[in-house]
Amino acid sequence: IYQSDYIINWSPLLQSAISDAEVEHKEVNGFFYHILYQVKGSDQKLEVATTRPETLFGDTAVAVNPKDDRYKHLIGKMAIIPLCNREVPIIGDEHVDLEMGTGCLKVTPGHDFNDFEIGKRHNLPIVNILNKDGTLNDIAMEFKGLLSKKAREKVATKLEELGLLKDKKPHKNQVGHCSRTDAVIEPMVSKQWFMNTEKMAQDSVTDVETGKMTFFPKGWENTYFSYQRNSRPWCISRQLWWGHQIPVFTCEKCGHVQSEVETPANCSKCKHPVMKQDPDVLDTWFSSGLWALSTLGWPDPKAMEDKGFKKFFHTNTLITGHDIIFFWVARMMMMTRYAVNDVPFDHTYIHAIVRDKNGVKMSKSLGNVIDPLDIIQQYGTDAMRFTLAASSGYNRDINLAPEKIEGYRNFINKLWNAFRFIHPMLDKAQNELPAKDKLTHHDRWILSELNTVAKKMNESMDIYRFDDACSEIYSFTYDKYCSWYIELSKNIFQGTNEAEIVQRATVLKYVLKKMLALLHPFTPFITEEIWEQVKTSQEDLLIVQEYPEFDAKLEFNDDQLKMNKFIDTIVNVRNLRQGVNLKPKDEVTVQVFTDDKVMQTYYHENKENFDRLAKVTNLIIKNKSEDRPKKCVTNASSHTEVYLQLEGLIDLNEQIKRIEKELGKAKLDYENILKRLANQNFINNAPKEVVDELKGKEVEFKEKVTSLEIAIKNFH
RNA sequence: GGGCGUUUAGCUCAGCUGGUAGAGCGCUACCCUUACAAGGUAGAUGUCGGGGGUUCGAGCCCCUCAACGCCCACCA
Repeated sequence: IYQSDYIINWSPLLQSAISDAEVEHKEVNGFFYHILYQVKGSDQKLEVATTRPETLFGDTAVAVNPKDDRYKHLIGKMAIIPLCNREVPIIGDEHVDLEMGTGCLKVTPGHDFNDFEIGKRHNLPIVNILNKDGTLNDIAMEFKGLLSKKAREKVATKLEELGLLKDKKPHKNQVGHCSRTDAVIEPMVSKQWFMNTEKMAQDSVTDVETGKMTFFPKGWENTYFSYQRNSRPWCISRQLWWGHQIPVFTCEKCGHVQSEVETPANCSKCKHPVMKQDPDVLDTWFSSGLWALSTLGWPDPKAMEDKGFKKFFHTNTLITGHDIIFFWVARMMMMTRYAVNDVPFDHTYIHAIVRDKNGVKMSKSLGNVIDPLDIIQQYGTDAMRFTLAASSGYNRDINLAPEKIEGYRNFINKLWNAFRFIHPMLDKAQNELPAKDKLTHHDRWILSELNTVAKKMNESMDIYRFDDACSEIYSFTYDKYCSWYIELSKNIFQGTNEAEIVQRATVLKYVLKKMLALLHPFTPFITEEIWEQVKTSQEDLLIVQEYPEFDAKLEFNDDQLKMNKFIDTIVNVRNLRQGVNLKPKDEVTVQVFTDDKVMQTYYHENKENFDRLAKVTNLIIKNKSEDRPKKCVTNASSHTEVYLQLEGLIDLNEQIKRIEKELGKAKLDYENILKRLANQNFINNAPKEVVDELKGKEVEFKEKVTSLEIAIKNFH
C-alpha cells in the first residue's frame, strides 16, 4: 500500500475518488471539435481534434505520431494554446493514432487517463483546472466557476469567434459515470492511497485454476479471470464520512508518517505528542474484502480464539450475485491469500438475479418491483421460497411471475390436504417401520421411490441445482405419494383388517416424515407445522433433524418396476374409458392379455386395486396365445393388452380409426428402430449398451405392433 | 471495440461425458368420485433461431449468420 499522485476517477457529487469498477461507461452524444493551435515561429496551424475543448487550459503538450509524415517535422517545436496563449512542446508519441481524428492530439495529463500516461513518458507538468465540485478553477480565466459541460460550449463559441474552431461534428463517445450518483466522472490527479494488487491477483487466479476454489456454475470463472488477469493499482482511499478511517498517522511537528492500529501517543521519531490521522476512509470493498477474516476476529489472537477462527475458517460456500464477483469475491480471495495464505471458501455459488416476468431488472423508477412482503401476504412464505428455489439452477436470471408462485402455492395446499386426509389414521401408526419381510409390495414401492428421491436431491444440492431438487420432491409428493400411495391406502382404511391398517398408517407416516424433512429447506413453515403433529415426543424440531439420505436397505428395484407397469396398464384402461366417453361412475368389464408371468400374478394379487382405480368389474387375465374378444375397444402397452367390452355402445369405425392411428405411430417407431439396427456402421461403432438397449426396444415395439394389428382384426 | 451469455411446446424454463426431446403453467374434453375445484382423470402441441460441417448418429461438438441480453474497455 502506498500513497501517490495519480489520475483517478473523481466523482464531483460525492467529492471523492471512486474505483474503476464503480465507473459505468455510457454512450453520450457529443461533438468532435477541431481546434487550431498556432505553431510558434511559423504560419502553420495544427488542427487538433478533441471532445473536450474546455480542458485546453490544462494542456501541457501537443502530440503527434512520430511516423506521421504530415507532422513529424514539427516535433520539438512549440505550439501555442489558444485563449490562454501558453507555449507547450510538440512531442512525438506512438499512442497517437494516425487514423483517429486529425492525427494530432492535445495532451492534458491532469484530466485524461491516456494523457496522464503520455505525460509520464515525456515528463510533462500536470495542470489541474478543476475544483473539487467539478467547476473550472482560476486557470480557466473567464470560464472559471462553470461546470465543464457548460464551459465546453462557451469555449467552443469563443474559439469560433476567433476563427480557431475549424470544425465541429457530432460524435458518440463513451463517458464514465459515477455508479452511485450518475454524475459524469472527472478524471483528476490527486494524492491517494493505492494497493499494488499484481501478485495478489495472480495468486487469486491460481487458486481458481488449481481448484482450491470453485465457481458454480463454472462459467463465471471466466468473468473472474478477466478481471484478475488485468489487475491495476487499486485506489483504496475515499473522501467520505462512512468507512474505516485509514490507520495512518502524521506527526504534526516533523511530518513523520506511521501506520498504527490505535492512535499513537507520540511521534516515534521526534516524540511530539500530536499525531493526526489521515482523514480519508478505506474503499468499502477493501473492508468487505476482509470479511472472511474479520468476522472471525482476525488479526487479534484473543478474538480469533473467542470467535472460533480455527474451527470455522475457511468456510464452505460463498453465495452471491455475479455483479460483485470482482468487487467482493476477488477481493476476498486476494486479501485472504495474502493475510493467512489460504482461500476464504471452497465454493462460490453465483445465484440468479430476480427480474420481473418480462426479464426486466426491477427498479423503483420503472415500478416493476415485486415486493416479497406482498407476495407473502398473497401466497405465503413457503410458496415464495419454493418458487425462488425451484427457479434457481445455473441460470443467470429468474423471471418472477405471480402465476408461477400461485402454482407452487397450490402444491403446498396439496401437501396440506394430503396430511389432512391421513391425519386421523396416524394415531394407529407405529414409530418403527415393520420388518423388511413384512413390508407389502406397495410399501416397498413407495419406500424405494422415496429413496431414489432422497438420493437425487442430495446429489442436486451438492452442486447447487436447487431447481432439480425441487422438481424431484414436487413430483414425488404429487405423483407418487398423493396420486398412488394414498389412493392405494383408501381401501385398506375402509376395510377391517386391523393389522393391515396399522402397517399402512405406519408406512404412510414414515414416508410423510421423510418427505417433510426433504422439503423442509424449501418450505420450512408448513413442514415444521405438520412435523409438530407427527413427531414423537422424543423428537426435536424438524429444522434440527438429519437430512434424509439414500438408504441401501430400503431399495427395492423389482417393486418399482412392477408398480410402474401396473400404473401403465391402469392409465391405459382409463384412457380407453375416456375415449368412448364412459362416465366416471360406469363400470366395465376388462380383459388383459400378457405373457409376463410376473405381471399376471401381480394383476391377480391387485385385482381389488385394479377394479377400484380403473372402475372395472370382472377383470379377466389371460395369455396372449388365447383368443381376443370380438368388437372391443383396446389398447396395448409393450407388455400388456387391454380389452374393454362395450357391446353395441360404441362407434366401431371410430375405434378402428383410433387404433389405426396408434398403430401408425408404433409402426413408425418400430421401423425406425429396425433401420438403425440394420445400419452396420451403427452396430460396429456404437457402444454395446446402446445397441443392446435398442434390441430390447425392438422386441417391445414388435409386440406392441402385433397387439394392435390383432386388435384391428378383431373388429371385423 | 473486446468478452460472456441466451435463442427448445402458446408462456417460463430443464435437457448429465453426442444415442434420437421433458417439466410447470396455459389450453382441450369429461368429472362436485366422501384429502384437495387452489382439485381429479385423460389429451393435444415442437423443421430444438437460420445455414453449413464432423459423426453410424447432433438440441448437445466445429464453422458461419441473425436477433436479444449482460459485462468490460482511456481510443482523443
